[in-house]
Amino acid sequence: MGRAPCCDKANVNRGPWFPEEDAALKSYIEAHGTGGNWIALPKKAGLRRCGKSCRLRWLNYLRPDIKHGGFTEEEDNIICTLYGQMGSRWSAIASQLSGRTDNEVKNYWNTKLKKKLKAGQVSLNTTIDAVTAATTPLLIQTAETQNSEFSSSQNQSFSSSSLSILTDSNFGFNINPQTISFGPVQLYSQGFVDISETGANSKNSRTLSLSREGSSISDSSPIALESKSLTLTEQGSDETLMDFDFGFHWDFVNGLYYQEKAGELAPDCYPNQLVDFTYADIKP
DNA sequence: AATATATACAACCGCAATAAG
DNA sequence: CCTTATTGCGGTTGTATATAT
Repeated sequence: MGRAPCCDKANVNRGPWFPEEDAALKSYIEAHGTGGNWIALPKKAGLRRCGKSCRLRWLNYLRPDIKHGGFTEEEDNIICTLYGQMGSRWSAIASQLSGRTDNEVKNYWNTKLKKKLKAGQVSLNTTIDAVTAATTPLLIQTAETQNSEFSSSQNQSFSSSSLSILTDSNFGFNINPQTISFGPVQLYSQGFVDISETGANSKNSRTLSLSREGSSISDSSPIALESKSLTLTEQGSDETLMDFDFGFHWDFVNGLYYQEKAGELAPDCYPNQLVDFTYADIKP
């Protein structure tokens, strides 16, 4: 017993849209609107397409005023910053960019922007400013020091009272008991690793560790990655966490962004420890 | 030139949220 | 309320094109 199909797959076109189909959908919607019912629309418009397919085609491609390609530096920065704040909520991110669809932002992030970040081609000044502005101490407390691994323009120091929460945000961060630093790309030149490319993913529970040199991964503590979770299981020195590709859901301007099961979030969060994010699910 | 591999992105799928009855 | 239909979303896949071998 599977799920009931949303349409009759046998009598419906699939795959790329033909120009005639585009024209039919566009002219129908321009003349009659969507009628508030996508499922019924293809029949009325004389299209042999699934309603969902029509909706997607209209929203992502045919709808007026949508842009394609040519992301600006400013858009890059907005996407990176918002991803840092809310993770992969593509629809919410896209809503902050005029003329961009969630699908396009998602594709752009996955295929290009992530790489640009790693190559240091995207400025994250906005994000770093946001970190500096954090006022609510949340999960990590740390002494205020600077991390010499970062260029002077991006060095930041945090007092425990000014530090909010880390976000992984796909650009990496560095933790040790004394310092905490954000920086997108410098870490890569230090020989740190990108865990997202080791095969860890959000579906398979993995236990990983970083060597003291922070340059290799093996299958033991102290860092455990589980489904959308991150636990630093051992207090130690110079643990470096990078790019888990999970997009932790924290807003480091306002502290905890939102949290569905507050009671389950790390009741015993001590200095130098990251908490288990497993239950820190989000709600708008 | 032929084949393999990588990239880009449109489109699909199924789940969850929401609306309608 | 409960049930069912529809919509919206994000992860993933499929395919055309570009690039490498």
